[in-house]
Amino acid sequence: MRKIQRDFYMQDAVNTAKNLIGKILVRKTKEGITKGIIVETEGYMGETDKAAHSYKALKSPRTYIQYGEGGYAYIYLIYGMHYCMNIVTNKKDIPHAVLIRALEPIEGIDIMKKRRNISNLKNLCNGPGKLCKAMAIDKGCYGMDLCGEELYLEYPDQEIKEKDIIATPRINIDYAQEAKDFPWRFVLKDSKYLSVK
DNA sequence: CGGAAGATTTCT
DNA sequence: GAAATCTTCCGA
Repeated sequence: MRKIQRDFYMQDAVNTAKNLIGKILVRKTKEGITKGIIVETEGYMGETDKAAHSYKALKSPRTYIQYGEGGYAYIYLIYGMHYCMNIVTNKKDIPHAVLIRALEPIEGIDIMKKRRNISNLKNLCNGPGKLCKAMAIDKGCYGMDLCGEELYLEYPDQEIKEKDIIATPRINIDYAQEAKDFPWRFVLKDSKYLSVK
């Protein structure tokens, strides 16, 4: 299995979001290894995107990592109770990021079920907060190098076909005005593991 | 320094 | 449909 290299992340967030569909997210912890196929992503285009945390070049301790080069993990706490995982993309000083919204679990499923305290496979990773809990991703993973060993992505045995990737408007960003209609969410066609809505 | 809102999940 | 719950941002 081939690990995805740094240059994969060095382009804009929308293209990377599309390319990430069908790739495999790998997370290693003391408890064991967990893997999932990425079936849903959203691209956030930094300074030109009203829905992005980094809109208008807004720098803060939270968004700081987005200003580095691509291939790092951007983790943040939302609504005081859930973590979301993003992958930073593009070159230094361009704060693009891709939100991972849903996974199809393929390895370490017992570990994920235990962490989530449920048994229904479809509900294990079908949402940003859910998949983070299932894969033990929290603020300790903030800024982690995705070319490292604990948290990284790899290519699947079979590449996803272009026609099986669907673009749709993004989710839960009604506050972003005109940006909320941009088709920057990508999903794997007919996947049973998408976040609903 | 205080208030308000959020890239969500879960239960009623 | 609403609560849970806390970090971050913005205005005073």
